[in-house]
Amino acid sequence: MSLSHDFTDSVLTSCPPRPADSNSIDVMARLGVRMAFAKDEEIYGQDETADLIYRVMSGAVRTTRIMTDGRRQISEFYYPEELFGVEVGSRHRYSAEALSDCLILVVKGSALRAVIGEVDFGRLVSAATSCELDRTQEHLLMLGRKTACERVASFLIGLADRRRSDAVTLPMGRQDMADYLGLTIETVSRMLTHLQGTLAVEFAGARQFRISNRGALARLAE
Amino acid sequence: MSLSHDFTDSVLTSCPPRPADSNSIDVMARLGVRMAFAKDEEIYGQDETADLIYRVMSGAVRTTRIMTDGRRQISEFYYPEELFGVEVGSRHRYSAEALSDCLILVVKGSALRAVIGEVDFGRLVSAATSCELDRTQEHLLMLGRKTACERVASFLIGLADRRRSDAVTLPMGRQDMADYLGLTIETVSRMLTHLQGTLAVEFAGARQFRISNRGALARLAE
DNA sequence: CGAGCGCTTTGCGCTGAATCAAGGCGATCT
DNA sequence: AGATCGCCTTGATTCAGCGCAAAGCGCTCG
Repeated sequence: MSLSHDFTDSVLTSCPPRPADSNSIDVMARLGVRMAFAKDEEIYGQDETADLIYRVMSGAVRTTRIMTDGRRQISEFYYPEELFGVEVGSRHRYSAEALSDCLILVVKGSALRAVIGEVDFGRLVSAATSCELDRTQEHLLMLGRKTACERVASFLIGLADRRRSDAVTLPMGRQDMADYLGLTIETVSRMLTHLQGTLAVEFAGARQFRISNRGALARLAE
Repeated sequence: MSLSHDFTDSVLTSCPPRPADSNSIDVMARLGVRMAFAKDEEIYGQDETADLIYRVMSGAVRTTRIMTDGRRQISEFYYPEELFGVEVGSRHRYSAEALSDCLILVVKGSALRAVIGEVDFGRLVSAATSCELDRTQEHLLMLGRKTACERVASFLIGLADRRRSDAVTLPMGRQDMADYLGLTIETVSRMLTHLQGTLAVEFAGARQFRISNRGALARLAE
C-alpha cells in the first residue's frame, strides 16, 4: 500500500482563511515576520489584543476554548497557506496553539492596512470572517445533529477536501479530533475502526489515511 | 406572582444583529419596506440570492438548516430591533422563518449602500457578520461540550441577557428550543422542570419565566 | 536491540439523553 | 360548559456514547 502523500505537499486552494488575492499574499510576505512555534506552544491567548494577522507557512494550528472545569472545545484547525487570527473586534475570541512544530508568518494588521489600503484591507477581513462563519456553521450543524460516526466521517471528508487530496496525513492526534468533534478520544478511535470496516477509508498507522470509497464515506457523513 | 413582562416591551440594546449606529437605522427605516409574515412562513430560503437585509420590528425569527433525512438545526433566533440575513457572499447560508406572526423591515442592500456609502455599509456588514460569528462560536461550545441541563440554563440566561430583563416570554415552543440546543423536546421539558426544582427559575405557564436566582442559574449553565 | 514512554485501540459496564407511549393542560370553538 | 386540538409534561425503556482499565503499537534513547 502506498500512502506516501504528505500534507505539506498537496496543492492548496479553497475558500477564505487563504488570502483573497495573490497580491496581498506578496505584501504580507514582505511586511511580515516568520516565527517558529513548537508543538503545543501558544501563538496567542484568548482575550488578548488582536492587532496581528497570522498565516500558516508549515505545520498546523488549532484555536481552542477551555471551560473553567477543563472541558475543551476546538473551534477550528488551520493548515498551510491559511490565515487565522483575523478579528473584526480588537480581541481574540479563542486562543491559538501550534498543533505541531510550525512556521507562522505574522503581520501587523495596521501595517498591512497602510500598504494595501483601507478598502482592500476591509475586504480581506470581511472575506476571512465570512469564511470563518461558514465553517463554524457547518461545524455547528455537525455538533448539534450528527452521530459520532457521521461526525468522524464528515471530518475526514472535510479534511481531504481542504487538502485537495484523498490521501492525507492527520496533523493532529485523537484528543484534538475528539475536542473538535465533541466526542471522547475512545469514541473517535472506535469510529475510525468502524469506518475502516466499511472499506470507505484505509489507514496506514494512526495518522496516514486514504479515502478508498468517497461515495460510501459521504453517505456515512450523513 | 406577576410575570407580566412581554418580550416586545423591554429596552433592547446589545451587540451587532442590531444596526451599529442610529443613523443607519433611520436610513433603513426610510429605504425599507415593512412586511408581515405569518407564523412559520418562510422569509427567505437556503441558497437564495441575498441582496436584502432584514430587521425584526415585532415578533421573532429563526434561521434553520435541515438535513436530507429531516433532522433540523436552528442556527439563531432574532428578536425585535435585530438585523438578520446580512451576508458577505451573495447567497443565504440558512433559511429564515417567522417564529410567530411578525413584522419585518426589508431593505435592499444595494440601496442602503448607495445612501450611506461603501465604507459605512462595509462596516455595517462587518459588524453584523462579526456578531454572528461570536454567537455561533458560543453556540458551538455549548453543543460540543455542555450537558443538557447546562444548555437549557445557558439558553435561558442568554435570552434574558439579550432582552435585558429577568422576566421573559419565550417566543418559541419546545421543539424550536430543542432544535437550537441539539436536544429532543422531551429532554428540554425535563430540564426545565429540573431547573424549576433548583429554584433558579420560576415558570408561569409554559412560556413565561423569570430568573429568580441568577447566580444559581449561571452556575448551572456551566 | 531492548527498555521506556506516549499515544492509540479494545473490552466492558454504566449512564445521560433518546425513544416510545400515555396523560395533562390550556387555548379556541360550539 | 363541554368537545376538540395542539402543545407540553411525565413515565418506562432502550441505546449511543462515556469512563475506566488493560493491552498494543511505534517512537526515542540508552
